Amino acid sequence: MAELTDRRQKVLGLVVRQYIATAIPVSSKTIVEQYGLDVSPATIRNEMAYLEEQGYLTHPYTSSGRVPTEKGYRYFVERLMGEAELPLAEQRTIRHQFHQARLDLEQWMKLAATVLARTAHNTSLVTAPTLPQSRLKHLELIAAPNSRALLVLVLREGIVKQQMFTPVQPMTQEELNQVANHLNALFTNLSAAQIAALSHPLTPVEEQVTNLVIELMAEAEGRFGGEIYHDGLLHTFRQPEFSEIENVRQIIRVLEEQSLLEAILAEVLSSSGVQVIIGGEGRWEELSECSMVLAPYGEAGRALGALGVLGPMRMRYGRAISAVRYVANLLSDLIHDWYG
Amino acid sequence: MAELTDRRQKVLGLVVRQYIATAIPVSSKTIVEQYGLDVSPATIRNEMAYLEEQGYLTHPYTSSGRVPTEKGYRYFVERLMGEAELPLAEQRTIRHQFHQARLDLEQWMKLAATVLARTAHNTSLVTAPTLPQSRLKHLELIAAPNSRALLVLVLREGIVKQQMFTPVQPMTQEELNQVANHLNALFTNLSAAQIAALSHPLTPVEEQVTNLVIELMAEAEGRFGGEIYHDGLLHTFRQPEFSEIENVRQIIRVLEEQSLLEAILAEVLSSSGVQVIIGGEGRWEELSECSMVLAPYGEAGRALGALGVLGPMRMRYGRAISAVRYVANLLSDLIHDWYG
DNA sequence: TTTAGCACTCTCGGCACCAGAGTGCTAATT
DNA sequence: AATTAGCACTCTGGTGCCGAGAGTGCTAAA
Repeated sequence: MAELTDRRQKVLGLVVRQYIATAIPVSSKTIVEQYGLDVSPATIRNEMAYLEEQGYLTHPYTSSGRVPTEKGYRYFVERLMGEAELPLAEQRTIRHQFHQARLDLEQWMKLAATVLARTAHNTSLVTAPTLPQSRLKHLELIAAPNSRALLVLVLREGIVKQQMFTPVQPMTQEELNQVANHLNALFTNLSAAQIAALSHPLTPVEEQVTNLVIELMAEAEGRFGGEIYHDGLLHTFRQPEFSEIENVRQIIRVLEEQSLLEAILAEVLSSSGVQVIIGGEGRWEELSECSMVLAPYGEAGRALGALGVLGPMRMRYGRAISAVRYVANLLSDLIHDWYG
Repeated sequence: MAELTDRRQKVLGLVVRQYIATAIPVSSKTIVEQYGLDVSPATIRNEMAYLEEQGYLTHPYTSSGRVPTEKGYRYFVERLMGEAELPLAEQRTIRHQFHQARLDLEQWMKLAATVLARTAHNTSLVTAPTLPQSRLKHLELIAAPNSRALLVLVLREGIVKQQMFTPVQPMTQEELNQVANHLNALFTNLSAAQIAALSHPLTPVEEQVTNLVIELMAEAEGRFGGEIYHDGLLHTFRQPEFSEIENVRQIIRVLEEQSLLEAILAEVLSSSGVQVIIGGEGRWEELSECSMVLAPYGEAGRALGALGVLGPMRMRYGRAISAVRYVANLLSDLIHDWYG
């Protein structure tokens, strides 16, 4: 990205800000009037023409105001915007909400989605954190009706998993207790891989339970528990770019199919800090009308998730970025504290 | 609803079917041509005029074809449609999917949402079943980092609840075990209300855990666990009535705010069998463009939830009704089996 | 380098026009 | 009494035209 003179930077910044605020292509006249510049519209026109030539702005048609291109937004975000923090009052409100919530990862994620959506006035996305490795703390077997049994798994990370199953042979609660005791003695503090590697003589039922344990632990470790929480679709759809229903369908498709989102969010995990994806970055056709502001949260070696904001390219990046950063940090702190 | 002559019924039925299929107001000519009737368009016009006078049809404007009114759809659903079952092949596929899924209520609900959406080509809604009363089977306390503890609750209904908390005084795992043993001895097989009514001398920590237990059990009993699963928004939004974005926003609002849906679904619980709500029935302004096909599932005394389909009024009611009925019955069977 | 001036372009709302699709009504037919 | 042919009438939707307005690009002057 070549250098721009101070004035060109200023003009670009003003065009972007103005367009983000109004969704109307901005004219040279608006710029000088709104921001009280000491030059004539013609001068601004010349600068705009240059910026257009360099690819920072476009024309919807021969003669209407200018609109930022993806490159224009990018330049704005990286060089002109200036990083601001969320207002302290808002920070306090948010922090308060989290501390009032229960000590429960799922609650936190839902709350994060709500808070992000409301703060950034857009659609929020939150994935569950994934564990690189989990260790079994304790398992329990409980007899259930219809000669079934319930396996409850407590992992060291404070995660509880449950699974109903039908034992290969009917078992009383007494017998189940024996199985549980035996397996606890063998498995406590081991990871799924270690449990799988173990070779001990096991009864058929023990064998069955072991396989279930491995499966459930692998699931906890695997990539996102599947679900991606989101909230605030309504904010986004109120924006004028979504009076074109095709855009609405596009977003809904992305949200319902999940696979694309999973891929994008997985990429975010491998970086650190807030990332801004503008207009699909040319890589994701389906999101060519949208921007995303994303960040990982959690701790690299422990539990790592991603969250962010999805909205039209004409997004208030400053607000979105500070909101995403603040919530990501907050969640990271909570998780850090959680794991002790 | 007054009686209609055979021919008027037939005309009404054909208009509804045709309009549902094409979304185009249907003309007298279309009716005679498409369905090879032995009368002239003028005759049909007379019948249509009568049906309009009685409130079964309308005119978008002076001279376009007819469109069914809510009353028209209602008559169609109740008298003309005829009840069909889901094709056997489809039934088999669905049953197969459920039996292949894991023995897990949450999985079932998500699967029900997916299946319903795909089968009825519309948005599906599924609530978790609520318990009228639950009884504690077993509780467990596990020491966690940062002088926290994890409470795991297993209910007789095979439901597991977990909750991290900070004991009022630091506890070792040994001490936690004692608390757990003590409380298990007191509480096993009791309901939340009974536990609350119990008066035994308890240590402060025991007191704290007891309150948590009551809270968590009350939550399990309460109205829906909050979340309403949905799927297939994309199907619905592909319908031409949703090229008007206001309608899209309407639906998104209803889905994100939940409260309206909760109210409607709660009402469904108190009835039995499939219910059809057309155009909001005049009671729910926000859904005036939509219809819902809903049914309760589960067992009245045990666990009761609701599921259904949401779509435009111009919906294939036959398919929706048979899909909803089939899935509701299937889930009911699974739950019956689950509780033994 | 800036800017005044002006021609040019394109949108947008309004208006008229026309073809087409349907209806409602009347009068004739069965 | 029911049906239907015929016809006038209505309304939509597309097209083309017009004029006002908003902006631009370019040129020439400051």
